[in-house]
Order: sequence, then structure tokens, then C-alpha cells
Amino acid sequence: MNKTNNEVEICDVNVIHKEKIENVTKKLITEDQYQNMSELYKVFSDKTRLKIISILLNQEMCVCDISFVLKMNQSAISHQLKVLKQMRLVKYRRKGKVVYYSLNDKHVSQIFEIGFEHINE
Amino acid sequence: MNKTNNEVEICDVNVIHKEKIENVTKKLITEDQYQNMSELYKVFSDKTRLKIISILLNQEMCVCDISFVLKMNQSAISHQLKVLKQMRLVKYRRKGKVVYYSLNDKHVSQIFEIGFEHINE
DNA sequence: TAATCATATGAACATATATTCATATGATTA
DNA sequence: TAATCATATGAATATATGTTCATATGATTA
Repeated sequence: MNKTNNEVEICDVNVIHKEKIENVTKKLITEDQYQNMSELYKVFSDKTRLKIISILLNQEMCVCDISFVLKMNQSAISHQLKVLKQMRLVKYRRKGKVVYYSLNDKHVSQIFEIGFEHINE
Repeated sequence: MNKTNNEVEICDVNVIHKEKIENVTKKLITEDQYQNMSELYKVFSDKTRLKIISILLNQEMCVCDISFVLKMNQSAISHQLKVLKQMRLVKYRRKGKVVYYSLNDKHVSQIFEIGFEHINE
């Protein structure tokens, strides 16, 4: 089969590049870290949540206003705010019956901005 | 009902803050832009794709090697590489039967890094 | 305290998506 | 050219997720 020292048989079939694999394997982060990162990006992977984030980039806003601006069901907005809240990306303050939401994390705007740059090139 | 000038009745029920809404509405980006951004982040919202990206941050690698490092089905890796390819986040070169993948976009590493920072705080 | 209002939430439904299996494709080599 | 190999891909399945509807909650006010 004429293999070099950096190749080795796997699964009776495939040939892999041994040294590369050792290097890369060392640099992998933990399963939990991948999990947490994917959950973070998942928040940004929905149009409605992105819209909410882009609104809160400018100023705090109550649920009803967000709902009106996006012309979407109040319940849908509440559900998505809950997701953002669980990921600690937004915070809120209550004033009477009204709840005002705002961004809670510097990374939110950073991630949003880089994505925005990306799609505009 | 005692409303200020910046409040107005909507849908027979709700009270919104008029000036805020006008300000924010002006700053919204287009539907297509939200769509494209959500699609970009969606790529990062899956653990397997994140793992592939983190591997390719270090060096180019063939499908078989990636499959071995992640201990995952070759087909699963191919399917995910296809997603990354469609979003133009990776490129590839063929050498004989082997196809080597590598990152194709400076934003990929930026986005990955910020997410990584975020989850480690 | 009864009515009203802003927001939250559970259940249901429709849709999207990740993986596996089987197989196709395209390149190499015996 | 037949066999082999690395990769790609379609179909099927299981699971996740976004929105809506109905209703609950918690605060205000008549």
C-alpha cells in the first residue's frame, strides 16, 4: 500500500494523516465548550431574535413596542425575549405594568457587527 | 387615559412610545440582511460544524481525517462540509482521491474567537 | 375589589435540520 | 478495464424549534 510514517490504517479501509491528527486533537476544546458556543450562536441564528437585538442595540424598549415595530405577535416576542434572557444576553427592568428590555453583554454587539460586516461584502 | 404626546393607542388596546418607535424603525436593516445574518450564525449554531471550523482554524484537512478526529461518520462530516461550502466559509482542493478543506473567510475565525471569549467569562 | 392592561407561559402544530444508511461519483491503480 | 478508495448525496428518521392560541400572572386604576 506504500504509506509514509504519518499515515496509518483505520477501520480496515481509510488512510489518515497521523501527525496532523495529533496536532489538531490537542487543540480541540471541550465538549461543553462546543456545546455552549453552539447555544450562543443559535440565539443569533433566528431572524426575530436578530431583529430584537438590533433594536436593543439602539436603546432599551418594552415588549409592546418591540412587538409593534416588528409587527409581530406579542407572545412570539415574549418567547424570544425569554430565550435571550436565559442566555443572559438581555436584562430587564419593570416599571409598573411595563417591562423594559436592554442588552446585557458587550459581546452581543460585537457578534452582531461582525456578522453584519460579513454579509455586506 | 392620560397619555403624553409620545404615546398613542394601537390595536384598541396597547400603548406604545411613539418617538422611540420612529427612531428604532429608521435603524432597522433590510429583511434580506436579517435573513443572511441568521443564515450565517446558523452555521455556527451546530456543534459538529463548530468542531470542523475549530479544526480548520489550525490547518487544512481532508474529510477522512476530520471524520477520524471527531469520531464521526464520514457521511455526516461530508454533509456538514457541504453546508460550510455553500456559505462560502470553507474552500477545498482535490489531490487525487483526497479532498482537503480549509477556511475561506477571515470572519470565520473572528466570529469563532468572540464566541469562545464569551463562553469563557 | 373588580376591571383592565402588559407581559409570560404551556400546549399544539408546522417546519427545519442533523445523522444514518445505502448508494453514486470520480479518481487511482492493479 | 475491473477493483478499490475517498468523498458526495438522496431518502428516511428522529429531534429541535418558532409561532400561534388560549390562558395565567402580576401590576395598576376606576
